[in-house]
Amino acid sequence: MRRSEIRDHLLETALRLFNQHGYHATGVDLIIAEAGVAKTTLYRHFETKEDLILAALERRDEEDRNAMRAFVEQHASDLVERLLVTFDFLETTFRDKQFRGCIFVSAAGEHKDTVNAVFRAAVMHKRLVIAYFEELAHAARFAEPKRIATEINLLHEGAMAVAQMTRIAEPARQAKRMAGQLLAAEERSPSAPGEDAGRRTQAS
Amino acid sequence: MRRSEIRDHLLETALRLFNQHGYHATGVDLIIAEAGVAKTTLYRHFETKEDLILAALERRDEEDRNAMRAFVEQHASDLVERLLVTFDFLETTFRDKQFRGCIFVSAAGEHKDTVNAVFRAAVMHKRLVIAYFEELAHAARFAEPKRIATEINLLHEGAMAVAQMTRIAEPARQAKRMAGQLLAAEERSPSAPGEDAGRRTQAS
DNA sequence: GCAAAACGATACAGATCGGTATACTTCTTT
DNA sequence: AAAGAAGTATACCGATCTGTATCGTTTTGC
Repeated sequence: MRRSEIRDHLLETALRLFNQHGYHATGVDLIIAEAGVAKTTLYRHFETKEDLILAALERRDEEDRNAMRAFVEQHASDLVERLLVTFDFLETTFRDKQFRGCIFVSAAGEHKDTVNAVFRAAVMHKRLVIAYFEELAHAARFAEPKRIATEINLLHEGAMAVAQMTRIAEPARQAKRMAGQLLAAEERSPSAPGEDAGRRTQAS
Repeated sequence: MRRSEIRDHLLETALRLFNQHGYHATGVDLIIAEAGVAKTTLYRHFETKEDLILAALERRDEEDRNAMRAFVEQHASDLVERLLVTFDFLETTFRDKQFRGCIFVSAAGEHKDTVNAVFRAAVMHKRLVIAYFEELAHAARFAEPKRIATEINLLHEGAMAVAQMTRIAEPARQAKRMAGQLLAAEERSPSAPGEDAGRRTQAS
């Protein structure tokens, strides 16, 4: 393994173990054993365990949001559908046998103090996800994209919490149906000519 | 303090600390220090720390569901409103300065294995909450009370997850508005004469 | 090719973990 | 009032925690 790969390998190993057992329950001894590196190596790349957690969350934050963007682009139909397709992405994450709940919610749940760096990193991820939803809602010409974004986010969070307990993918589909029904009643400004060609007719 | 009160006092102290710091981060030494009892006393009442966690969750499960039932009874208007009033109850819990997220979700997040006793206790709580929602949905004569119950629950979970991060009460109101909009579109069987007198007219 | 940096392996420090043992005191019950 | 149960206080157990020190080996960059 090349030197530059070790840091990535450590982050991936740590993320897998944090997801599997949680943050406090995952000791650095287990991480280095699973990663196959010496303890000195870990502490050369990360000052403390908290630094490792923060780096892991940052990495996963980018991965997750990039994956969702890519999924939406690939499955994009009309602009309203894009918001609903995010629930299909959610469903794919639930179908992963390794899914054990949102790692950012778990991170905030194990580091409950609002001034804690891990808690703030989790909050930052959620803010960026909501910003993406707002971007989609704005593109779909909803009258109140900020409100729409937080509603979609609330449904995402609900689906993840339910799926964490039940370990089934159905909550993603249920949340999608609920979102579809709510969005159908929302006001949208008229689309410009040639844009948003395939959108469904809204009862406005 | 009378003998019989010690167990209750221990459970209350443990619940407070679990809510404040999480389960793994709360050691038994801290619990006994805060409760002001000797270690021997704790281990006379509970065989292990896990037993203490399980007893604390059971206690909180009953407390929470009884409190919700009482709140709904007290604020009951018509039968549909009862489902929406559960979100007002949720809002009161969010307004508590000590709110740091649902302790059952946190418990499941720190004990992610589905065969773990703590995980199962958390799941059991959620099942009982959903059963209560179904009871309300059935009384309100919704055509599909089971589906309605899981939808209400998904909105509750979403609101709790968002409130855990933002530490504001608004998600409860937002979830209530979403629930109201969804329920307004649901089919209900006609009410028997004299029953459900104050219900709003539905567009059925 | 050589110096510097990074690596692995191991041992260890100091704190904390859950849980037990012991000895003495206080309460409760009959 | 006596006895047994339950309380306090303290010391301790072995395991595990995060993090550091040491030292010999390998890899990298110039």
